[in-house]
Amino acid sequence: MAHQTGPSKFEESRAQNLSRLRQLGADPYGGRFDGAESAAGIRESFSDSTIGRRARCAGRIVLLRNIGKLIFITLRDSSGTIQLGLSKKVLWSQWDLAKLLELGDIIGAEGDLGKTKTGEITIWSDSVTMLGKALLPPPEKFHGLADPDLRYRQRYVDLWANPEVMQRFKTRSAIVADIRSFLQQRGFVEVETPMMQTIAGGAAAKPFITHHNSLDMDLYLRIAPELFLKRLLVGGLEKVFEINRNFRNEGLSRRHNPEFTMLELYQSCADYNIMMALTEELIGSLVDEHCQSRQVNFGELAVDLAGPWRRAKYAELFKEYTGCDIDDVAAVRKKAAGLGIDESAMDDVVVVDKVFEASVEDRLVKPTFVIDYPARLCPLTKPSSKNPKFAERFELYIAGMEIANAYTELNDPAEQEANFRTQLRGQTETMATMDNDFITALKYGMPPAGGLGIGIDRLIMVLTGATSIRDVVLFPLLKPIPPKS
RNA sequence: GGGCGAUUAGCUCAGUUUGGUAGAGCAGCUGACUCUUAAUCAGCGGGUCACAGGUUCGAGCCCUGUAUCGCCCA
Repeated sequence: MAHQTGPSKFEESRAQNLSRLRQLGADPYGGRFDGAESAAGIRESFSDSTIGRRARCAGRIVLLRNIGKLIFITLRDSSGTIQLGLSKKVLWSQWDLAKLLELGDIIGAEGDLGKTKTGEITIWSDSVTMLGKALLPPPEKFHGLADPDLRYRQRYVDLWANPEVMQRFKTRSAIVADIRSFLQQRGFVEVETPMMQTIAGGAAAKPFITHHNSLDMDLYLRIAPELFLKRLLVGGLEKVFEINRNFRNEGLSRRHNPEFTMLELYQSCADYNIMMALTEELIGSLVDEHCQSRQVNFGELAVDLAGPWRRAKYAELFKEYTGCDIDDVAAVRKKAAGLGIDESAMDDVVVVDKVFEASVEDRLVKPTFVIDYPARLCPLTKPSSKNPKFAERFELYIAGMEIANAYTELNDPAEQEANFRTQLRGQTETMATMDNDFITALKYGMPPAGGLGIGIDRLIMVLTGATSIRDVVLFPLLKPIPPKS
């Protein structure tokens, strides 16, 4: 692992070229450069009839071949690459500058569009503009930047050194835009609720604590926006959503980044069945738009996203994968012990959930709606009217990962208050913290509603085939490099 | 938090088995070249082998610890 910003020997040579550029009267750091077309656009629009037209583009030099009095440059912008041909004969007035161009430099160029003898679409440049001098050498041109540590720490290099990285983040942006559009078309209103909260509620997770100086008060970074979005249902917003960051003070893993992006939406007078249909329609439309087919690859897994997706009861899946009946306490506890779970200090239902996590979740590769959770695990969910032991909740699993979580929202303030007071033994995090103002809100009357949360990062993982969350988060949290003594 | 693995030139990697003067490609420097496309050809330079200790006549290699990253588990 090299964590230097660059050895001086490379910088010396490039710094000399920088001052040579200035001696030639060129500004190494350029300025406004209007009218650039995208590299991909130039290539796509190319035809025999456009040969000879003017073309103008800007980007980074990623390959450079100096043949003597002819220089070929492969220029990369966010869309792709285009070749520049710099001929001494054509570019005679800027030839001294052309010879100073180096890998990594950002330049603009303009010239006649054409083809080389070997058929490569090329801008035969008669004008070159320095836009951003590179003082550090780029990574190896064939292998790119491969060290995962360096790729995450220096994403600004990764993005142009590894084009598939650029593509993945552009896809992420397009997917999030499509989600917004999908919801807005259905009448959902986008809102933003507090990231800093005095009570970290709405989920079972450990929060980050921060401090407000002038109020001399600790605040929590939110673990979920849920309780605020439901206040908005009380306020009369009937369809509401938020796409924003949540923060959970937990370990890091392939599937966990301490800050992650969550979609939460709430729809008045709906229930979890409506949320299930909405989820399948939304994700299905995203798959159709952004994946080659409904069959996607996820690491070693081939995942079939074709609908309709399986819907299976929690208790049935539990039986299917553990062989135990969910109500057979002795058998479940034995199973837990066999899995290395220290179940002695846990409530029965917590043991069940631990065993479920350990035995079932990984196995749910094809999209599966796990429905009807034990009610005691779901303090914010309305119990089933048919059997109050179960809550009207589902989680959607794809590729062994929890992608979505939804329920019919509990809107009975007395029941909600009682749930806040019930703390289960053996749960590492508080499942629900008492929030008196939220109870007050419910007492004013909240319509029944369906609520849905989708983990955007994990969804992007599935849709782009990234097996690590760090490949879909631009700047994942990394430990700082200790200073060298 | 635990286990395993990785860390060698700016980048990508050999070298570790069996301890004996630090290697290649790309990048860089010098030169040649007007149709290359990982350009090619000739020559040259480039290292605190992650860090700190230990064993040894001698350590990139063996041992211990630390750091960061990766994979698996919790």
